[in-house]
Amino acid sequence: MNMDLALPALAALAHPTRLEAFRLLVRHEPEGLSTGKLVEASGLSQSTFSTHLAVLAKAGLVRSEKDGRQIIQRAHIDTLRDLMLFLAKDCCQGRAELCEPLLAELACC
Amino acid sequence: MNMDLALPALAALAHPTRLEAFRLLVRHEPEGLSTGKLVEASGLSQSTFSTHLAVLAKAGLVRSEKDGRQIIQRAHIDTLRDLMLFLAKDCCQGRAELCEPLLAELACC
DNA sequence: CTGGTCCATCGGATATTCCCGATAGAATTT
DNA sequence: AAATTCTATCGGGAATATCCGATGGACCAG
Repeated sequence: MNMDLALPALAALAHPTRLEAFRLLVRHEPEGLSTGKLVEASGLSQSTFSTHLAVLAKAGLVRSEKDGRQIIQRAHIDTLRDLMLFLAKDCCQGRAELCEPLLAELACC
Repeated sequence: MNMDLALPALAALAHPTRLEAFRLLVRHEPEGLSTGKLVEASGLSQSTFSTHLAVLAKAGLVRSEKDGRQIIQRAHIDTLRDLMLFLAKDCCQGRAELCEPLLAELACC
């Protein structure tokens, strides 16, 4: 992960519709959800949501897979993990104490 | 952290100038950097960068403190940590196995 | 108090994002 | 083959973001 990958990922998540959709997909791992279900959940028009989905896909946050007539969307957790590591790495670099609280709270897993 | 706090933080970081500035400030914790030094590093005009800095501040990612004629900017790591926890929480919720790789790599701290 | 430095904000031009309806392609159903 | 379902893309209008120079307030030095 570097700036060129992190920026599209951040921009993709920096929109209420896309952030909500991505979180919904994360919660539906690993089965995923069809595009239609996502459109329905968004409350937006089909075309508008399709554009949002393309932004998430281009950022590597969502992967799609054909299933007959539908397309199943799935969150690509690796990209999220890489993004978080990218953001956290600056802290760790010189000053581990900055990341300790983060690590402690993530211990919920 | 919730959507209303996460969205401005994500949007603030989703710009090359702001992301670079924030990362620079993180690396300069806990002393911080003056606004002037940040402007210089950005290569943009003073007014333009000032606007970017205001976006970071409004998102809670940067705190400022007067020091004579200058203003010292500092990264507010708590907000970054909360943002990352907000994004990670969805994974942890039902499926801890999704977060394990993230936790493992963060063990660098 | 005068001049200089540091920074935020305003005004305005350009570029980008966001939304929708309409259209079109791909796949199943009848 | 025809009709239906599912999704991506196009065209265009409205809103927002981004950039800069200019202006002004706060602060310090002389």
